[in-house]
Amino acid sequence: MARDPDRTRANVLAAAVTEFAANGYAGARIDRIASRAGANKRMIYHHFGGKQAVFEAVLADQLTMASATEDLVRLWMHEALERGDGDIVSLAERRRLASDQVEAVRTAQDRGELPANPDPALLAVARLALEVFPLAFPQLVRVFMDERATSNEFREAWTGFLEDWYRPRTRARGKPRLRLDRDGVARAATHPRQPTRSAL
Amino acid sequence: MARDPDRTRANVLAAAVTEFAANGYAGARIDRIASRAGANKRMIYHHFGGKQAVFEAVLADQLTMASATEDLVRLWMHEALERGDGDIVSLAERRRLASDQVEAVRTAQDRGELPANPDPALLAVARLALEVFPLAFPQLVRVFMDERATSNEFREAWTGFLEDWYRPRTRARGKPRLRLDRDGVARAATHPRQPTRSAL
DNA sequence: GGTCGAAGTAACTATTTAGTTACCTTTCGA
DNA sequence: TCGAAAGGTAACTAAATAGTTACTTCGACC
Repeated sequence: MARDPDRTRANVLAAAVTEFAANGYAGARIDRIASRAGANKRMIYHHFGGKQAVFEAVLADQLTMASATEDLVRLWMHEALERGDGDIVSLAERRRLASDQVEAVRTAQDRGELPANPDPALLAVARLALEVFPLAFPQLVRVFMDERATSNEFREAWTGFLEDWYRPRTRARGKPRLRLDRDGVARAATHPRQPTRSAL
Repeated sequence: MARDPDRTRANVLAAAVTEFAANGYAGARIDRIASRAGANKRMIYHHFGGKQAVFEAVLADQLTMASATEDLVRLWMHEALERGDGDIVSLAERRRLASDQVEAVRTAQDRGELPANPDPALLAVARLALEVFPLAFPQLVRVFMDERATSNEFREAWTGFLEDWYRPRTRARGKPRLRLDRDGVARAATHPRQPTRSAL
């Protein structure tokens, strides 16, 4: 079969994503990555250098993805557990994605689709938190809900709850902007589209 | 030195909490647990049976703790990564703690300290999500904020943001309850105490 | 006070696993 | 076409590590 180093590299990377997402750094096995990639273990060292370097490459490759898949959330968890908040991979690119999201929140606020008061960055973090939590801690959801976090019932209830909760409320402090309830209610009835969320 | 099996067991358990919280299941080392506990490795097998059993004991011991420490959040993460939402340790006890929290949310809603509309269980989950997220994903906070999630600046901004956001708003759909802005503002000024939150 | 089971120790083993060595093969430019 | 560099393979090594074996010491109960 014809040689294709790029493809080998890509295969290894894809296999490594799965392996690290499933098992974390310590639990991941170079041999498993190799066999899943249909490659030789030696090639991993050839193309990447070592286990640590593969992990690094996986993080750099995945953490900037465009939507929060389950694998991505698991990688975030492993990243947090193994590296904390120091030495963040691909920081610049992730910052860019984050600021896009913050910007999206800001415009949604301007359009009255999200509460106007809070700092948009904090609001963006909160949205991410609420989006990610059931994926990250399904067992806690299950403790509360009698429902698996993956069930359609829960997902619908959760998104419904969030849509309600994201609805703009009247200004809570500072000089009150006099927008009456009725106003908010009217807007609420339109089911405002939420800005699409992307990951980082 | 006098023998004290209970103390040995307790020492091992305490050391195991630290070790598993820090390293996860795959990364944890029985030898490290033993030496940190000032015990012999053999004793771990004697008292617990094996690595898996120690992990189990750690989960059962810690997951029901009364407040969300960093170690506890890390254990939750490892629990989620390694066991998903099946086979939940100490489910009954954790359900009890969860329903306490839901109950607390419900009474806070009745007292007008939290939005009255949403399902209290979902609101409790949301509160937990918002509380846990910065501990669980400090790196994501840092991508958004230029601030470490552990910094006082962020913590203050975050709690302030949450207090604002938890404030009851007017009913968003259904027959609107006609409570005017001015009303909400007045209440907001009192800085309602949030029910203390406990972990599970 | 003796004895039996539980608590404890140290050294060992079998296995797993990251990383390497030695070798072969393909590709491609001169 | 020749040769060198990069792609690829299989078998090996050294270290780490969960779990065990064989043994000693303590202490509770009769």
